[in-house]
Amino acid sequence: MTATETTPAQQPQAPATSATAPLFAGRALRASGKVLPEHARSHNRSLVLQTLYTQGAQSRADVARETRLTRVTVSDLVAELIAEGLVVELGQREDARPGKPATLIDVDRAGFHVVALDLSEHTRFRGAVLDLDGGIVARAEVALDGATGERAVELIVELLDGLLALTTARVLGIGVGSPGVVEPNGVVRSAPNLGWTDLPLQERLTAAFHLPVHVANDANVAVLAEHATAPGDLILVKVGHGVGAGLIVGGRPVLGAGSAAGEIGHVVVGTDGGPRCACGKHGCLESWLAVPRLTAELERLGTTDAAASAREETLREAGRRLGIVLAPVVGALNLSEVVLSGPTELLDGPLLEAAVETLRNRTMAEHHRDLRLRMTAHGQDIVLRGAAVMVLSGQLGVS
Amino acid sequence: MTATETTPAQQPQAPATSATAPLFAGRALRASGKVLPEHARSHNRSLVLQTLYTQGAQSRADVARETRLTRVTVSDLVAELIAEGLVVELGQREDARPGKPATLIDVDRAGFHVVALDLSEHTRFRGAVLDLDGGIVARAEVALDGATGERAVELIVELLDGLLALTTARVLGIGVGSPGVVEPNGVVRSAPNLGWTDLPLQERLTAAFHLPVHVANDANVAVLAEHATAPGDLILVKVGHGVGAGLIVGGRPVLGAGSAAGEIGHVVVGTDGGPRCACGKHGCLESWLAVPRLTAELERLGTTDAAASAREETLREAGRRLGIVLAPVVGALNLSEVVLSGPTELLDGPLLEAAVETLRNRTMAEHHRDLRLRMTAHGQDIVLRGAAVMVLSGQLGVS
DNA sequence: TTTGTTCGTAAGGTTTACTAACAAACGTGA
DNA sequence: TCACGTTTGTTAGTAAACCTTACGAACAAA
Repeated sequence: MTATETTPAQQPQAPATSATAPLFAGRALRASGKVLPEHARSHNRSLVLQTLYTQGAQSRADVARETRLTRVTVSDLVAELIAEGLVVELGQREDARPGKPATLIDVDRAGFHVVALDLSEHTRFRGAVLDLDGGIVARAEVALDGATGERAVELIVELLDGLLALTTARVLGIGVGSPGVVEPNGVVRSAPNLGWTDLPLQERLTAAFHLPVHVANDANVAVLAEHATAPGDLILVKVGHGVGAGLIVGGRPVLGAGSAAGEIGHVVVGTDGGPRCACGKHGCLESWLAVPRLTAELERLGTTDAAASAREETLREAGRRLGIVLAPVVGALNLSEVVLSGPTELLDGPLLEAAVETLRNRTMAEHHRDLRLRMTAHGQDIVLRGAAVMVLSGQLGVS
Repeated sequence: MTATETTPAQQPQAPATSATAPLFAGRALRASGKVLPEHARSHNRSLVLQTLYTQGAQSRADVARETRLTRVTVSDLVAELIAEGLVVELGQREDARPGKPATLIDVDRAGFHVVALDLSEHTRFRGAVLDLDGGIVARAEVALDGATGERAVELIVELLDGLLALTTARVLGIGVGSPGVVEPNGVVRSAPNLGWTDLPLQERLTAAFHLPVHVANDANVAVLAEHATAPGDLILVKVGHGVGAGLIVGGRPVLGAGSAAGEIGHVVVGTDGGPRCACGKHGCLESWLAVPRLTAELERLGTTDAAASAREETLREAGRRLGIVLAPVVGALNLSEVVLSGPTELLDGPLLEAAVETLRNRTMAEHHRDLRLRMTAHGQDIVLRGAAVMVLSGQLGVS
């Protein structure tokens, strides 16, 4: 031990300290409550459902192999699920194999509908009936006409009445993507555009329709749709009248200490000022990137060929600003995927290209080789799809 | 339904789409493997240990009330823990209460030591023996003298030999905070300063000492210490020769897609250039904030009274740059706590003040009313403490 | 001394998922 | 054609886990 200097007791400048009380008194070791065998069963029940849902029709033995549960246990769980009507038998497997022919089972995909609402647009509330695979069965919408407060809630109830009338199967639940800050219990703490403050929307709708209701912020809902089709940590940036984001970190949605995660619209970009924002600050992300600002700017420049490069530069600049704000987030969380949602004609082109370039130039390339920045594949329906995922996850998945 | 427009089938521009394959085929519903009753028991076992650890000596009945398990179950679990030597009986409770006097039990705090290493300094490896409460029992260190690669590993082994000789109780495990990118399995993928690439440090040390070994990035380890004393989501920024960060989101450490979460040292700050960084870019956070750069700048300005305001401005500017980088992260994650670790004489003063101010000016105040930015209370020992937490959590906690 | 309280343990029951064994149903090959 | 192997799904029994119920021990207060 030539190079080692041990200082067991005597060391003047850095004495050995002894804590009197437990130093790590916080939640270093996370206590998440007791677990009973019945909780284990409900977990395994969900596991079977998930396997069927994601992998499609298959035999009990297939599920057993996939989940590593035994055939006996799977049979038992499936019997329970069939009794509840969540799973159905589809008859015998067609293909010719040795051994007893398998009885195919699957989630009763035709037996359930989900109702989803997107409250994030400024002029209307959109809604849809979806099947369990995320396919949109029917749509409905209602014009806002400036309605706020209680009148807006009434419109939601009317819209849901109409949608529920369009369902042709049992309704698994109602999912709502709302603007503003929404607490985990479905209370809209603050949605300025709708004039809502501490509105218990989930409770209200549950009381009105006697169905499971899930309410969350629109961007936080949208990221669920994206995560459902592309697993892995990601941030979804939703560009509309405002700019919001939803994050999945460690496989879980991020809510934040004040349920305000993803509220990046009013983060200031760069150190060179910028347009004045409605919030009073200069150079907020929204003041660069929000749709009204971009369309107004493009309109100002005109549609002539001569102004084409100026229009493109406007979009590139917005993209650069987005990249500047995202760089610290992508770096700190080591995200592998950034997804944009909003008007394709504005976002998908120079704006997206500039954002990628900026993001790469401002982070350490070595750590983000496989970083992808792309448009969502869900288009305008991303919030509706995400709301459906939220209901599916809440009603069928591991809570 | 006056204002509601339902469009069940006919809607030209936005037809009802029907997904052919399960749309949500990803991991929307997270499948985390089957759960057996024995897993439930090990969970409850940890729950009892956690309760004892955080709340101190108490009776079995106290633990039962706290955990909501029955006295019978707690007795059973405690018997198992006593047999394993993790828990000890301390005799009867002193105070006078009606009923049968309680037998106090507690984690065997005097019976275990943890060995921790901090490899993040440039000139030396530091190590310590800690008791279960995080108190430092003994210290040791070894000078690096420019050692890299295999020689650096040898120094670690020598240091651990010395530390293990100083332990006077059973050793629960070894925790190591290493610079660079460390994968979850304890492989150091890249640590340029030490010349390490894909070094299986955890495996090497386990083989050498036959003890549980946990290895993680130094900043990611440090944030564990902070989280242990202050629950809630937080980011810890560690300022030293470089700048790194560790994050706790949703109560869990963030690792990132490439295990490189927290690597914010080379994120570019602002839109006005900045000092040239070793990585080639201009205006990286490190080029503003790293200790060598700050001390060099302060030295250049001199120690005269006349230069006092210039020195302060240097620190304020560094603080502002930190605030600029943190604003999008704090906004996106809605963090309530930012903690700084590093030389107090540099960080705790104008730098920290400027960072708070900048952070507040660049985010939406409404969402961050209770945002706190402060120095760590762990001082220089934060990585050692965090490494101990990592071992405690891994060996005693819910995995 | 009596009464009520609290602690820890013992006994028995329920739930859970496991292993072992088996019948049914099918292809394969002699 | 028929024995054989394979696969499926079920039945029966076992081990583990936590529960409820009950009880003796030990104490304070009346």
